Amino acid sequence: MENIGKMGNITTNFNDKTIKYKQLLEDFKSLLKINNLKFTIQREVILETLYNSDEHLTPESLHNLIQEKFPDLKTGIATVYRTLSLLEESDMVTSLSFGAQGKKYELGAKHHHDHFICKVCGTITEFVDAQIEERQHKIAEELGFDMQDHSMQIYGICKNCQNK
Amino acid sequence: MENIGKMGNITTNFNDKTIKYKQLLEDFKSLLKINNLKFTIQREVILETLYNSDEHLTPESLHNLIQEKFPDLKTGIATVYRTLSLLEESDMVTSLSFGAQGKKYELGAKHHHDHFICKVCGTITEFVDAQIEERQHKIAEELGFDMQDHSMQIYGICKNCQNK
DNA sequence: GTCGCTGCAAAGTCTTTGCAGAGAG
DNA sequence: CTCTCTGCAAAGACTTTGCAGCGAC
Repeated sequence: MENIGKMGNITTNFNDKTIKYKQLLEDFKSLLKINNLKFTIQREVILETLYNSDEHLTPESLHNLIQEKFPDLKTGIATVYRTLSLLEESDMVTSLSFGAQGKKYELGAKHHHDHFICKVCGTITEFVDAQIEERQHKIAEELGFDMQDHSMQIYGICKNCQNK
Repeated sequence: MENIGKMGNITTNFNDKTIKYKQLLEDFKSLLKINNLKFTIQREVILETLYNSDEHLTPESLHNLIQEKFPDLKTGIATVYRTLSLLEESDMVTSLSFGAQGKKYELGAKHHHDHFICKVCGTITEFVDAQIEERQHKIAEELGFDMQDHSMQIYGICKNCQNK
């Protein structure tokens, strides 16, 4: 996938992964160990597939990807759901929902960004805006809050769907 | 699991409704007439209940509210779903999700609002920041996105809890 | 009176759960 | 070995749909 680069001072399409898979995997293993859970091939495959996808995946699309890439594993959809819940509880992935369609997941640790969500086609476009980031910190400061994290979604209709 | 609506300690910086109900109702009636649809008591009650709620409502909670307030009507949940879809298609309401399961609806004509959520005590403070609003519109414009709504949450620890 | 609307219940979707065998530690 | 995990299928939760009578216009 090509890097679109910069549009104004909005950065889109990050392809540089800020977190290496190996480290992510280690984090996952630690998490499992701490909670007395087991490291299984299915869990690894789910993490890896999430990592290698640049899209926000539904449980179903993730399951399909895994079946394509690891046809011998016969990973069940139930395991995908169970693992995604586990990862979400541990803040390793975040989920977004919107419109008529279901929930979509992404690795939270990859990089920080905000989302544009098209209510028609469900496409999620990522962006980062330095001004907004900065302003958020300022607001938190003004209100005396210790800001730890944030999540922002903008809902609307994407260029493509407007033309239909 | 953000039960945003169910917490009693919400601080809000604006309580004035920017759109009068009467006007909203007229808009709704026009919409119906244009599309050869009928204005029914159920549809009015749904609009009114949405208007009078300051929360994002799920179809179920909206249905419950209506049953409480208009017990004689026996409005069916199916009608609530159907009316919400109608209103959403017509851009009179928008649906969002704060991450918990289920879709939540609110009147789109009301104001935008952002949230600061304290991870310790669960207090939710709503705020609006003109700079962020403006910046969001600019970003949407640059990306060719028809922005309809947004939702932003900042997570952290509030002043009170920091002092403990 | 016509034709859309409504409530009900049944049918779809999407997600979770129970279970018995498989497998990690 | 022990105890968790997994796939499967069944159950649950949430939405949509079909239908026959009701009601807005």
